[in-house]
Amino acid sequence: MPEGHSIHRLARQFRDVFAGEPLRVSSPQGRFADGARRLDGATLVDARAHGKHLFLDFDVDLVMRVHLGLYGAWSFGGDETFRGASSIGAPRRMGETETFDRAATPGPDDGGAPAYSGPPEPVGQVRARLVSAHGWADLRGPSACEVITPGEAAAVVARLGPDPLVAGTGPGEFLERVTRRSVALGQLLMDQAVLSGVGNIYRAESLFRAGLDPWLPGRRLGAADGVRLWEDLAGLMADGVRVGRIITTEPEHRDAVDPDGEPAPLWPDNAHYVYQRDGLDCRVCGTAVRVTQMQARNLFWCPGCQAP
DNA sequence: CCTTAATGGACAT
DNA sequence: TGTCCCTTAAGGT
Repeated sequence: MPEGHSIHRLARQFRDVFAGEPLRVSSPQGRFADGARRLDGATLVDARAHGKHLFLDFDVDLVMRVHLGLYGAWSFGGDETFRGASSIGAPRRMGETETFDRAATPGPDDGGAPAYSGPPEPVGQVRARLVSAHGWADLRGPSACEVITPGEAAAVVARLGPDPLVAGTGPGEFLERVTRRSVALGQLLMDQAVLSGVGNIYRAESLFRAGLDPWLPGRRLGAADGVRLWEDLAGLMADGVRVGRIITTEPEHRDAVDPDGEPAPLWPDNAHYVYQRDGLDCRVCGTAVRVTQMQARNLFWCPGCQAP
């Protein structure tokens, strides 16, 4: 699934294109029918993210909570006020992609393209559909999609660890939660009760950039290293929100040319240090990057740069 | 065309 | 540790 940066982009998108308007809410697939009925006709007042959870606040004192899980995705379309609308989420082998639904959004340059006349027939299993006067959003394949009270939403946030993308959040709480555990740092970074929003790519890349051994017990992480790790993650994830992709390499570590001698593009092959680079030479020390399972997920690391 | 793995996580066993 | 969620794209036939 998209990591935390994508969910923050989604929250921004919902604020930009739906907030302040009454929405028709439905569930073409049927599995969100009850929830849709409770929200239908209500006005979206805010959209926010904490880690990988998206919260849509409606003026009827109800909140729609969505977690995309491994392969959930939102797609958008609409009229000219939806310019920049995109599809965010879903598993993408080479990383997150965002595609603009041009067919549904004719612009001034599109000549005779038909004007926006409402959302298309639902394609596939559309769990939830939100429609305003200007556009629509379809949700497919989420692991969670429910209507809850503001109090219940607050309880969800309360049991999550700090999110580096939430303004005003510092490393203190993160350090506290990491250093009282003896399990591996690589496991703790993926634990949403320790830190919110980090997934498998940010885990691997941030540990590499910090030169930290993924098997280091949390309680053995020094305060200075912990603060550096947090600050680096905060920067990487903020970049992710801005760019829409996870890019963690520094320019001096990227390949100038690809195997065919052509100038190598940044995306996708030059974007990461270790993620999905097992068997390739480390960009920094030349040691072969390795992969192993940690908590049923692939963990990529460089034995040279991240030695115990 | 079919198979498989993928940026999660809740829940059952 | 296994199952679901039931999408998507890469990679192999």
